[in-house]
Amino acid sequence: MKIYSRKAEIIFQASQLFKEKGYSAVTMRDIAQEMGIKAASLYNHIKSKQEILSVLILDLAKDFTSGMKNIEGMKISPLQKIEKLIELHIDITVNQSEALAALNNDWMHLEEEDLASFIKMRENYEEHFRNIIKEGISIGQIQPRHPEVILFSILSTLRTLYLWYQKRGKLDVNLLKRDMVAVLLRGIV
Amino acid sequence: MKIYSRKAEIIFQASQLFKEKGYSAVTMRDIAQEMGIKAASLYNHIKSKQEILSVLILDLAKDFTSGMKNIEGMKISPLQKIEKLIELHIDITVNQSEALAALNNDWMHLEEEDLASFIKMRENYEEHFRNIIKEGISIGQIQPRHPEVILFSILSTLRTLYLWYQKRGKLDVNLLKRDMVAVLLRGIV
DNA sequence: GTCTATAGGATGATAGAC
DNA sequence: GTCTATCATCCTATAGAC
Repeated sequence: MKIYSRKAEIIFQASQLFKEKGYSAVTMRDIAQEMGIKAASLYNHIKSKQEILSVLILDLAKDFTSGMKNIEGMKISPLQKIEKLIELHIDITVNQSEALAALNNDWMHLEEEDLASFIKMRENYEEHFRNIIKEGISIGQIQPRHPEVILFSILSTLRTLYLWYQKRGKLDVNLLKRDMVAVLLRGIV
Repeated sequence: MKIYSRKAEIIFQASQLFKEKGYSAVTMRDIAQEMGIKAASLYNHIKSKQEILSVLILDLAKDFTSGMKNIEGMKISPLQKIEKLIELHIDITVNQSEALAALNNDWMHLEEEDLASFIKMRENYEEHFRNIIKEGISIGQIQPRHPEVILFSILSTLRTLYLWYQKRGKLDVNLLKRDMVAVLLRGIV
């Protein structure tokens, strides 16, 4: 990834550390060391440690929100929408796995309006996903299981994909999409 | 849950806080406040903050290890073993969701031998799970997809079940087992 | 844009009284 | 078994020199 500003570089380095140890266990000194400067110098580019977390999580949450809006507007079946959503998650995992780790594990360390804003976006995302599943069930395209179990099962796999993709990084993305869609939608039996 | 010693009570209260904010963000003063005592008093019962994390994670890891060993010894098909494993995870989620959160999110904060011991147990568990999947594929009981994708898909759902079960806690455990097995094994289509 | 110096407070843990 | 007092260290962040 090309980094255009010193601020972006700091946020990128911080995200790598957050992914490894979590937001609370990473200090400004850790981040500074990764940048090759002193901790105090970071504050010429960012306002606070909190700001790093905010940018990482909220920017990514907006990507998911706009991705969902985009897919919902398509003239395709519920099942095809779910396929598109799986692909959306895989693309984001491949390109932004560090930010994804922060979004998954450190969102509770956001403060005030940022926290409220994130929770709202997440609830909204899940609500739209749930509705697509329900519609699929109602037209007989999806098995009549508890919609919540289906939603959770798919989302939990997609949300933690970043943990796994780094280890098996060699796997081709298109192959991954195909097999992941197959396993999540058609099962393994 | 009945708590038999002051030490166990401390570990239990700590686990609740770790689940909410993560190990690094929880202070000894936080734990003490939950117990209604001062931080210094905790040290009459435990050696260190690290000890709490060790007990939580390693005890639970041993439960998974012995559960796997137990299931592997059964004279049933690979698919039936996977069903048993899903049920094992659900039972542990229902009874020990706080320790499960620590195991999932804070294992990297273990130190020295504890960390090495945990990683070894986790690798061993995954290896056994992977072999069951491979055996199922080889006898044609499981679809011939990438075993790693199947393993990851099932495990990621089961590992994060604790995040979801608390919200939908009213759901009957046996109903959950039935629907979860169906969704994970037979898919949704 | 980076540095040194430091403020101001939190942190894990210990010592010793009760 | 709990307390108060405290240590030594670490933390985020600021001020001001270069």
